Amino acid sequence: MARSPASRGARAATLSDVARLAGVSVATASKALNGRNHVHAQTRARVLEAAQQLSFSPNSLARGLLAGRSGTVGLLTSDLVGRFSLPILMGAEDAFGAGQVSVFLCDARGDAIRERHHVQALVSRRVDGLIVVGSSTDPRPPLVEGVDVPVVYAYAPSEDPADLSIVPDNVGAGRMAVEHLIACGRTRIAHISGDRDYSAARDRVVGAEAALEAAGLEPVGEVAYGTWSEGWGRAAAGLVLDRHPELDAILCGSDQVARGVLDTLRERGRAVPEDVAVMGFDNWEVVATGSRPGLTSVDMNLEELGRTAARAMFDAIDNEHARGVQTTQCRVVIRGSTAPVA
Amino acid sequence: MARSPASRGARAATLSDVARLAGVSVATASKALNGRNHVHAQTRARVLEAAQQLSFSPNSLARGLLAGRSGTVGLLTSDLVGRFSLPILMGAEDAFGAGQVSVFLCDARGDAIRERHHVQALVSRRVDGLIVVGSSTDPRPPLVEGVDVPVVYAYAPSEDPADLSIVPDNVGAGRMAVEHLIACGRTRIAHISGDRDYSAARDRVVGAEAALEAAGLEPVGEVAYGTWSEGWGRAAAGLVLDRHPELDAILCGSDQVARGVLDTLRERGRAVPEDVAVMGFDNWEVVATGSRPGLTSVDMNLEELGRTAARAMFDAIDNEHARGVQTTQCRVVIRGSTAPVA
DNA sequence: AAAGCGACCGAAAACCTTTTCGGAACCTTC
DNA sequence: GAAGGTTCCGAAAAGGTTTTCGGTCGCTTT
Repeated sequence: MARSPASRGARAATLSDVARLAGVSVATASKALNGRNHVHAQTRARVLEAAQQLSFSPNSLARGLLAGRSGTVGLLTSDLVGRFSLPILMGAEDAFGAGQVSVFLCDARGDAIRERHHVQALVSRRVDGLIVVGSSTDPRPPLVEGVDVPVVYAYAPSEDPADLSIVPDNVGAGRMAVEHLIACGRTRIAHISGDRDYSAARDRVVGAEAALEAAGLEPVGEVAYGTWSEGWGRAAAGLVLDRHPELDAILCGSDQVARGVLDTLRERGRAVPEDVAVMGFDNWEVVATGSRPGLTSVDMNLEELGRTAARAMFDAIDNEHARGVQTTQCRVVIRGSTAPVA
Repeated sequence: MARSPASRGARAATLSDVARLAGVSVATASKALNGRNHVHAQTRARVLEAAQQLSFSPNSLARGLLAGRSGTVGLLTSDLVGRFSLPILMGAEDAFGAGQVSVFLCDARGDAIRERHHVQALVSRRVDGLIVVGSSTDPRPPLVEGVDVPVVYAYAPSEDPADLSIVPDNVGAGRMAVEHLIACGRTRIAHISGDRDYSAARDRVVGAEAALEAAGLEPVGEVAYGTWSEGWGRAAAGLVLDRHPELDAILCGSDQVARGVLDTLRERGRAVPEDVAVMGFDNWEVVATGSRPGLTSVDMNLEELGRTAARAMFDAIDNEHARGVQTTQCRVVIRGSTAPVA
């Protein structure tokens, strides 16, 4: 590591050092550096020069101690490895990082003990707020400890309706998907979903069925619940095609399921999108673009969700804050697997 | 948000509050809470009771100010969205989180300006160390600013050999892959790599060719460089099969490329693994397990890399620290796409 | 020339914890 | 009863910054 030439090993330059070098008091140095008035222009220049020379960097710990706020927030995920946390985290980091706020990242690994430990550490560090990111959209118990800072729950809502939670609009996503298929002229739409235990799967089904009903259409067969895997998509597509060969679209619970469905369709010689249109959810870039044809998918806008959570956090820090569950919009990303009927 | 019942709105309990409630001085309260001796057992109990009652949480800012170290480290990624940063970050967070260290996460989005800004902020927060995570294994310029804390570069090494860098052993990975194929009895091994501009691709090729030579085997055709995509895998597999129909194994530059190769092999009626064995790199779980058959792959052990970087950071914080580029081991994960010849 | 006023600067307190060192209280022993 | 030792507790300083308030200096006005 390269040590800065200015600092001779031991400790970083302090405001006193700057003041001494500039020949003023610490008070004046502070005012000069922070752009407060009542400082002569020439004096200010001397201070800035001295600070530059010592590569002075104000100690945020001392500043935070005095101000009573640290300028930091905690981001507590329960499952970082899952791919849903990451974009949320990016959005939040984006919104905070643009300001003066730094982000503590903690991953609880789905362990409640670990979570408590992390919360305790964050409280001790006097974070100004806390964003709790869940690993699925199913509700989770609120943080129990005496947390004295604003908390925003993202992705997974808190079970306590008095808390503020930001979640993706899965019902709306299901609706948008079906509306897109209908707009493509499809009328015989089957639905191969994911794991029934996930509210995300059920909510998307609710939205899809509502859109079908609104259009006066009947679903083709029952919704097939299974797992979130490609294997399930392959197997389920076989079953559905056997029973309902007349279908002209398959809505899939996730992009992975859709990949499996595409596999089976190709094996059976059903052309996509001419014969059958296919859609997925999540818009998982690498999965959706790697398939043949590219997969139309509903993007859950998770990065926007993260930004929204961060903004809600800002609001909660100074003003009094909102409560309840808020949803964020999704959007359809059209690729080759859906197209208007000829 | 639920406010703790103990804190009546305004500010968190301080050590003075605890001391007052326990009827002792702050000095004694501090000693009691930190388990120092020279405190009567009964007095200690009174203090602990008081702290509990006020849900006291020591102010890490004040503690850090006094101790001269904050107990935090910065994790600076250049591309969080890429899937390589995440496991490294998890490993590091794991290693740090187990101790008393909290982690600041910053994403520079590949922007040098943004990176400087984040470094400045981290220095101001008096982090005890810094891990810089790159987005590819190609060397990157070192942090220029007068950073007065230990820096460890992970994944992407620093261009300055005086810095400490931890990178995955791509050469070893290539070697291990070919050794596995040879152990399966394959002798006519083709190599479809990824983007030639990435040192990861070139290093893997180096290792693979070394292993072939060590076994007295000739490569089948030239190494095919292209992109890291499924599409490239599909196309390249077609070309290679046309020219070298005798091959009995294809080593692929990444799991995504391997997925494409598998596609083409199936279309051409070549059985995997009986006829042709296929391997990838990265062991990207969802890609490698979703394919038919499951994809044998070389895991780069990125989480371990993150942990190693964190440990190196610890060493650098107290002792004087190491320099140069260190590599971490990879490992072969065997699935259905490779098997001994019958 | 005295008074008044504005512009600029500095001393000191505050934030909260840890550590050092001196002092008080109590007990033992001669 | 005094000397000495042990055990426990408290005063105070340190760490770096910001803010408040009082003070100094020079200039203007009458």
